[in-house]
Amino acid sequence: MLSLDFIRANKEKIIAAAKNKNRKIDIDKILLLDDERRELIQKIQVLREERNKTSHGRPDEKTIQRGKEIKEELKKFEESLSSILIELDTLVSFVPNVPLDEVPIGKDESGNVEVKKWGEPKKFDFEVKSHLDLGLSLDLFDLERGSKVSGFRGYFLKNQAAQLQFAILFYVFQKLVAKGYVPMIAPSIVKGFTLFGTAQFPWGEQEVYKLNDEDAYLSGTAEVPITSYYSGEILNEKDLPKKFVAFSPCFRREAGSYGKDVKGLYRVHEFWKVEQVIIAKNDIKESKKLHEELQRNTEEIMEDLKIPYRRLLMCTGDMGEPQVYKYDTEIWMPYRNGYGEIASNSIMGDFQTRRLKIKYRKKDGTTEYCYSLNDTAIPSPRILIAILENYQQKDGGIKIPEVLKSLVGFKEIKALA
RNA sequence: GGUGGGGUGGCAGAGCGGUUGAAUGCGCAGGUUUCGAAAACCUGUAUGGCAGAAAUGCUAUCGCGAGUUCAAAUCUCGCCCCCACCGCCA
Repeated sequence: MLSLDFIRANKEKIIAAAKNKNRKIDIDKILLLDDERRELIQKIQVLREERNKTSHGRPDEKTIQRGKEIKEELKKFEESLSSILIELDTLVSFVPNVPLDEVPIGKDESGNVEVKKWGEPKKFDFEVKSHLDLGLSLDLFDLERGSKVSGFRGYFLKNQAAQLQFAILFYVFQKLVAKGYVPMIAPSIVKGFTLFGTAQFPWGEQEVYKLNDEDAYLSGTAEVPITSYYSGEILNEKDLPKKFVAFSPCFRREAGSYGKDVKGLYRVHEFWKVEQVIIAKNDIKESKKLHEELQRNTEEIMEDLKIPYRRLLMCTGDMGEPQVYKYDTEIWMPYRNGYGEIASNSIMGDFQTRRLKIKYRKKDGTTEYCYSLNDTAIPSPRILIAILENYQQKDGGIKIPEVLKSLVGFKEIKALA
């Protein structure tokens, strides 16, 4: 959410940002409603002032009569104001955040810029199998019964894959805790305000599972509950930045992607994820540093696993509404002979914190909206695709990455006879 | 799910229709005092909005929403949350 002050002062910038993010907004309508809003507020204040002045003692007949008139007038103005506010809030809630100047302008993913590449894809002296083939032949997951029991994109992880998922998540969790991140296990059932607050809504409403008629939704990421953790609070500057590493199950409807990635575990309705979230000061320089730190954390994990990855700087058209700056991390997936998205690292500025009302008190006593950032640490089962495919052996077995061996308690998944 | 109690500022805790944005205490910040500190004393100490260059003024907010009234923290209704006990339960 951008402030009306900011919108008034930066009309052209916002128009350009929305265009570059492929979003339609009606700034003129917003400014018009804002004018009406301010005019009405002033009228209302004058009336309230008059009313309040007479409310301190026993009034005479005349004052009571005037009070009744004021009441009528106020009612009229207050009703128009509240309908204007509803309309205005709706329009403003759709205005996307303004990307930083250094973000490349582009229409879609083709405009993203590769800014880093790590590791050499391994040369296999045999025909590589897909994670799907590997998993099925090693009895690591069961998609047919997943589909039978859970529905489209349903899956069971079995045997060593089930162990591997716990292991990789725990490995990453512990790694970040050791770096000083506060460990959290977050709720996946969240109220609507958290989804609006983190700016999943209003854009992504068809992407989220809603539970019955309650104000209850299944969150697609721990970013939602963790960023909302301090909603409505004023933090102390000296306590910032707050860094969290959070685990949660994640649920996504994947509406509109019916034909996409239907095979295997790449795109599923529910998965587990360890997420990094930072609540920081209102300082873009500091946020850029923290953003690099988050990125390094993600990349170190890939390096620990010894799997090649690359870093993309996302262009305006592929970065999403609340972000001002965003990297995606993609990991090498041998079967597709290319990289697949594994993590997404964003600076949100004060876009989320304004919606969630998260501020901090500065040394001079004034308050300011925090900045928020988040980055995937590890998602599973998606990471299993990369592990299985990169660590596959000629005989159809899988070696276990060094750092995970002690956690799973075995060194390889042997090919079945 | 049932019964009872309760939600007021950073915390504790008054107020229960009319200068109450809110007593008092604690905490916190600044000052006086001191060689320094403690203590004591003094001053200040919520958030949003509108106007204003600013000083400042006005306005809203006592869990949330609606209502009664000239006037609501105070009365009425609905909702949410918290606490205690009972039941059920991974």
